[in-house]
Amino acid sequence: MNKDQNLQSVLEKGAVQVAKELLGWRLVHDTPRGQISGKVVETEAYTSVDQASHSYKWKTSRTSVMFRPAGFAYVYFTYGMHYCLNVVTGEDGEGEAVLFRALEPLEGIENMMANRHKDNITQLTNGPAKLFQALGLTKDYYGVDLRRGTLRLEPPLEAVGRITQTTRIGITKDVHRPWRFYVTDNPFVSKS
DNA sequence: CTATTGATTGAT
DNA sequence: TCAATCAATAGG
Repeated sequence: MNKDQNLQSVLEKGAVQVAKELLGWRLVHDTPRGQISGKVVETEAYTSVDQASHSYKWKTSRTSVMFRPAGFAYVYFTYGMHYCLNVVTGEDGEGEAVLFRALEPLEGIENMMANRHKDNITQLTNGPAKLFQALGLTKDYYGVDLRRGTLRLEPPLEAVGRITQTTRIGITKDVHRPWRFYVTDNPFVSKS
């Protein structure tokens, strides 16, 4: 196995580096209706020194899992109606995570369409709350181990193309930090 | 306790 | 451009 394909060694790096290296990995969800999976094509990094992060300055009941060891899922509810999925990174207690912002659908596309109530493939997973819904996830996935289990990360099937690094979307603090990464020209990257 | 905000989305 | 919709957080 390629050293870069060892999930544990990837996740234990700093969130910004992890955000970049997770591009091309696959999010796989085993559901009663079959396997749903997608290739990670867009991510953002959040750290405890970052004012845009939920872990900024201190730990709360909402963010407690962000201070656990790398590999756990941080699920949060926002805007009164949406859930988003992150993976905890860095060392135990750091309070870092990487937000999954977009996927390229691979398996279970019919299930994704049913979950999203959409039949346009480009509208299934091109946003953090969209991919959460498409994968059939719920708030109960808060704190699960993404290294093993029904929801997990699996190594890339092929080399990732060019990567674009830019500023993050949808935040109002620390907007200058270039902590968003996406696969250049991939049609499933969120635009907004 | 009350008020404001927000790592979004979809419709206008 | 803006409403939907509510938990977490800030403020009194």
